[in-house]
This record gives sequence, C-alpha cells and structure tokens, in this order.
Amino acid sequence: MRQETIENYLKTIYNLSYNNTAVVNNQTISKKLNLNPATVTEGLRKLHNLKLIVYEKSYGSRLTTNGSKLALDIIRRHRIWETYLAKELGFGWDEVHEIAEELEHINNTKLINKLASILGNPIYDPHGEPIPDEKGKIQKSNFIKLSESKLKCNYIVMGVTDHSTLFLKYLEKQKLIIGAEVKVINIEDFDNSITLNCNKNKINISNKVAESIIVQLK
Amino acid sequence: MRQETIENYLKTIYNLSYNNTAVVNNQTISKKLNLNPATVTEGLRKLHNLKLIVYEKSYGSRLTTNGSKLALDIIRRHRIWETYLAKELGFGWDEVHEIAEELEHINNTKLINKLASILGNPIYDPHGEPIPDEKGKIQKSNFIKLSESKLKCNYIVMGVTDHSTLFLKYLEKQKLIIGAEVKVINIEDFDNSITLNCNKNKINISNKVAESIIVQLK
DNA sequence: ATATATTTTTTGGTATGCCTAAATTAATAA
DNA sequence: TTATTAATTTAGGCATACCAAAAAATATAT
Ligand SMILES: [Mn+2]
Ligand SMILES: [Mn+2]
Ligand SMILES: [Mn+2]
Ligand SMILES: [Mn+2]
Repeated sequence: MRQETIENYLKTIYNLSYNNTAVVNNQTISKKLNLNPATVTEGLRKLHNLKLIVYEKSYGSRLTTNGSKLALDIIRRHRIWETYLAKELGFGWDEVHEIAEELEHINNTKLINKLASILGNPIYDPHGEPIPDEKGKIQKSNFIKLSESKLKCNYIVMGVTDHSTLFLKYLEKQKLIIGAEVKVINIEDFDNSITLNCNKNKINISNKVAESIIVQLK
Repeated sequence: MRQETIENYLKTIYNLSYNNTAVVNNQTISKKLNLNPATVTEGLRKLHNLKLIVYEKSYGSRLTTNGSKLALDIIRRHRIWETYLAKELGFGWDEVHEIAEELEHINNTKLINKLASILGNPIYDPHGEPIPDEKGKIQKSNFIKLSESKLKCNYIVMGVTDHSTLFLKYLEKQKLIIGAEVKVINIEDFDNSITLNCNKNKINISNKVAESIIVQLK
C-alpha cells in the first residue's frame, strides 16, 4: 500500500475512534475519506495484514499498538504544521487544515521537532485539538460537545472538530471562536437547535453546528 | 497521470536541458529519475499528449511553454523550501535537498510567497542555484563548471549541481564551499583530475567532482 | 559499408488504488 | 418471527505507474 494511503486510513480511524476507545465501522471511514465502501473493505483487509489494525469482518476496526503509534505520529505532524502555519506564517485557522493535509505526509522527525520547538512545543493546535508529543503522548480532556451542553449553564469554547474553511468562517462571523464564553439559554426540542448568549449577543445554532464545537463548563 | 509524476518529469527535463536550450534524451531522464527506459518512453508519450512537452520519437524531448511554466513553478518551490530549511530552520545545505524533494509538490502559492517574503525574496538557494520569481523569471549567469576551467586561472565557487548529502559533506571537508576562492594549478591529461589551491591548501579533485561545481572567473 | 554497440520502443505482465453492481450479512421494524 | 432496510463484502473491471525481455532504430567503429 502507498504510505500516504496507509496514513490517511490510520489517522481517520484514530480520529473516529475517540482516542482508540471505540470500534470504527466501515461506513464512517468511507464517508470521511470519500471512498466507496468496497474500497474501504479492501483497504482495511490490507491494513489488517500489515498488522496496523485489527479488522473483524462485518464488525469494525481498531488500531493495533503499531497502528496507533503511526496514527499519533501523523496527527502530531498535522497539528504541528497547522500551528506553524497559523502562528509563524500568518494563515487563518480556517486555512491551515487543507495545507496540513498534504504537509502531514512528509515524515521527517527533525523537521517536525524543529517546528515544534520554534513554537515552544505547543499542546493545542489552532482548532483546540491536542498535539501528541514526540513519544505519542496526548493530552486527555473532559471537554464535551456543545450539543451535549445543559440549559442555563455557562461554557467556554475550547475547540472545534470540523476544520473546514466554510464552517470556521461561519463561526468567526458569529464570534464563536476559541475562548468565547457562552450561556445556553434555550435548547429546542424539535430540532435540538441551541440558543446562546455569546458576547452579549443572542445567537442560534443548529444541532449540526453544536456537534462540532467543543466546550468546557465554566 | 499523477501530478507528482508529471512534476518530477518536468523539473528533470528542465534541469537536464540547460534552461530549455537543449533537447533531452530518454536515457538521461531514466537515470535521473531512476526509472526503466521503457517507463520513460511511456511517460514522455503521455506528457506529449498533455502538451507539456514536445516529444519526438528516438530523438528527444523539450518543454512546451506550458511545461516550462510548470517546471519553473516546481523549481521555485523546491529552491524556496531549501532556502527556508537552511536559513530559518537550521538545516545544513547537505540536508535540505531530500526534504525539498517532497515539499516541492505542495502547490500553494500563498505559502511559497510567504516563505519567500520572510527570506527577503532570495535569488539563490543554498546550492547557489537561481530561484525563479513568481512569474517564472530566472537569473541567467555565465558561470562555468570547474571541469571547464583553465590552468592558472582564479575562480570563485558559485554553486553545485549535485545536491546529495554525500557529495556536499565531501566538499565541506575540502572547504570547497560557496564563496571559496580557488586557483587551478594542474589539470591532469590522463583522467582530467584537477589540482587546486583553495584556502592555502593544495587539493586534488576528480573530474566527476569538478563537473558538479560551478565557478565564476575572478 | 558493414558489423557492433547503444538507445529507444514495443510487448506482455504485475501491483495498487479505485469503482459499480450484485450478493451476502446484520440490524430494525412490523 | 418475518419482512424490510442498511451495511458490508465479493466479483469483475478500469487506470496508472511501474518493470523485464525482445525487437527496432540509431549511432559508432572498423
Ligand atoms: Mn486539521
Ligand atoms: Mn487542527
Ligand atoms: Mn535541490
Ligand atoms: Mn538547490
């Protein structure tokens, strides 16, 4: 298998498995990678043979120790590059993901560690996601999705899980950025949309948006 | 054709054609890219169909206007990255080529221009090779290979055309680096090896080495 | 000019990564 | 517990990038 293909599967499985706790099913992977389900079945079989995942037919996949190591490596490269692009090269948080998708495949430890060191070995990337250290150790958190928040509670926005330009530009328009304080003032039963107080403005967001925002109870 | 494959052919053809002046034969390409001659024949036919090169059977290839534009783009990216790696990220001139071989394929104009701007829009890379500007304009020079130098003349080392770690480490050992002043004190008829005065030391280099060093008459 | 050597091209083949359509298996609802 | 629906897998194919061996074309040496 091409190294780039391997890496895209592994990081996707890691990301979809909530830090390796859950088993990931084929459809989720197929959607994330924009591949036909049949292609995914084949790919997973090969990764299983490479002993990078444990793949049980009609059930799902999880990373092996080796697979997990590799996945964390790629994720580290991705997030270090995102941070470098934002902090050192003047790109917006809505622009960095796409470029990092390519840069992450360049496997040069000295390079990544140098970038990390210039940045002061950051622990979070521009989207609030934790950056694994050189050994693959990654910050754990007890943050929740805004979609799981409770009425009348106050939260601080800690991160986002959707890194697309479209989504991030939308958030910026609403001033729903990292560090923002929000208070949940209504949760609509009908569609789970949420009304928030944010920067003294009342804003309404769909459940889909709330699913992609990570918050911490204040 | 995969974009990366296209790019590797085009930059190779550009580099081997002495700034698009000469026609390049298949064998030279096949050696440079480490591909079977049969593979090269196929590849060139495809590039011809894409109108990126003019390929005449059993004769050779040259870049079209479009091909040349693309080639200069890739070469710009390669050389900007090499310079950035050396000047901003602390890599040696003997380490940068290999990394740049991968980075060059990331096509993001804003990124490259930002790097260039941080570097002060340099005109030469760490190997003394000219960096095309955003429009593809490239510095022309009347430098010669050290292998074409004349007895008893004084020269300044302006660059190298072999970027391998092995070669550059050898040059460093001999203090034959960019800026060094050399005087040709003997050219051996038998094997075209050259004896030089360099930094008050007498050193002897093979014709193969002299072929890869670019100098200017002092 | 002819033989020899070199370069290029053709031919036939492998491996990888992807796809669609059909078949199978698993999950859910009636 | 049977349908019905949804997810997964298999089967059959296509395109790309490569290669080895043989054939053809071109260049070189005698
Ligand atoms: Mn990202
Ligand atoms: Mn990120
Ligand atoms: Mn180089
Ligand atoms: Mn260079």
